Amino acid sequence: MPLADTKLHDPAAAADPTTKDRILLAAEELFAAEGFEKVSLRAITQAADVNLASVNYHFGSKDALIDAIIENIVTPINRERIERLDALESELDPDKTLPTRDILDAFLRPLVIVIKESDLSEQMFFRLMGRCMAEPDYRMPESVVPQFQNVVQRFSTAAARSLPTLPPDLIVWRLYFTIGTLLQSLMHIEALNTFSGGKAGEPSLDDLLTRIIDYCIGGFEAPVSNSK
Amino acid sequence: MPLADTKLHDPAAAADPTTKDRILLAAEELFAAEGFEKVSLRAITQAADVNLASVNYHFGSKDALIDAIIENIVTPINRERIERLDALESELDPDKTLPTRDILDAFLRPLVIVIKESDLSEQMFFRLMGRCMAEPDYRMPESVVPQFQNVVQRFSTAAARSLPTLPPDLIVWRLYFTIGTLLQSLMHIEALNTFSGGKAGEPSLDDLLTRIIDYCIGGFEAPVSNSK
DNA sequence: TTCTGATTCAAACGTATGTTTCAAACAACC
DNA sequence: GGTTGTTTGAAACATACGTTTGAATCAGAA
Repeated sequence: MPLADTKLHDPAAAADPTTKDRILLAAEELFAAEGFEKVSLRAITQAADVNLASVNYHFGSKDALIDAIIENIVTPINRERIERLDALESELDPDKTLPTRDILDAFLRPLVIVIKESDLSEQMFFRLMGRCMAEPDYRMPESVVPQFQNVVQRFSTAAARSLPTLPPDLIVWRLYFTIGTLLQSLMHIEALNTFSGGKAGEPSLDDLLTRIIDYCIGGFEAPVSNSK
Repeated sequence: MPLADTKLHDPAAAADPTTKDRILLAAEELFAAEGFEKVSLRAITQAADVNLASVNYHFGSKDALIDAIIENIVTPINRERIERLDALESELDPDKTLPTRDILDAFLRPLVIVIKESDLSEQMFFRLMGRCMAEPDYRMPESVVPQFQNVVQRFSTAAARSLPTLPPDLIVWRLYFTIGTLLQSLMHIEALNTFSGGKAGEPSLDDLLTRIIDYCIGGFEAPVSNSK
């Protein structure tokens, strides 16, 4: 039994990585750079310096490899989200509610933490995350669906308690808008500078997260339009 | 010379569509449903009931077909955005500024209008739009880059005038967050109901746009965190 | 050492893709 | 009506893919 991991996610942790880990690492980088569909097993195994057949031997198929990678990334993020929300709620005065900022921070920051601990560049990492949501034929691995259901349930009830004037279904939508803001924004940083002519500058990842949280707090707490 | 189009975007407008239009229509639907990479020219030409070679004859290559489709969708949206902003600014009292809601409405609503006029289902359409931003190997066609630059420039200056307390680069970022909120949200409506256990309901497209605009107004006008 | 199960390896298989070819069909003009 | 340029058609081309195969190699227990 190995020592407890201090990192949330790191397939290259071992000093002498196994074939399986070499595949995972190389595949993460390539998938992030070019997408699940476009990267061939030959490209992966060549980058990992392993035999072509080893992917099918260790994972069964390319699809199963993709599932394993998604699971490896998403699971620690969701675990960290729940832990942070647990911590916030356990320290909370029972007759008070959590500030929106704390809820959103607990929701968004684990993503940034995993990036910093990963061996992927920021851009690569977010592209990979974004693909988990946007890939053409994407179906989420069964194993992570209950995770996400739990996360959505916990955070939306926490937000509903803090923002009792908002209808519950709107809470879910706004949580969803928040995910979109984070993922889409971070996926296309370079595109933004293309369109803005460099006006957007290049804020650090922490500055960017602050800007995103500010924006999402405003969106979350926004008054409900009286239309409809 | 044909009559002026009343629709912003409609490749199937002709009563007896040409081979080129048949290809465009079928390709739009298939790309939206399954992604640029996954849809083969054989699938497209079969759906369009044209010969396989006609894609390369009329468009030159599959990539050129993709570019043409993106251009067909994006151009009328950006034109409508600029026209709406022009109208708002021409009616504006010179010593007043535009409400954030009006700016965001002019920015976001053209997307929804194009959906309604398109022959694609809402979901299909947004998937196609989302792919324009998220596809693995995606490179924007050169022809639409200046369009987007113009849109970003116009809308960010309008927003900067209305929100003079915000630093200009933050304006650009918040405009970008807004795009992300719209695209990502509308791309994954069904995923949301998977995770929320149906709590999100199924609002109409107009209700959804209202919710998005509410959220984005809040985000746009949110106070700037004093961190950093 | 010898045997056994797990892993690696080079090669091949079957299939699907984008593209090209070139003859046939068509349309428009003198 | 015949000619010319454009468009369609069926077939083939070259390539790339995920997967499978079966022998070779390795590691560890008997």
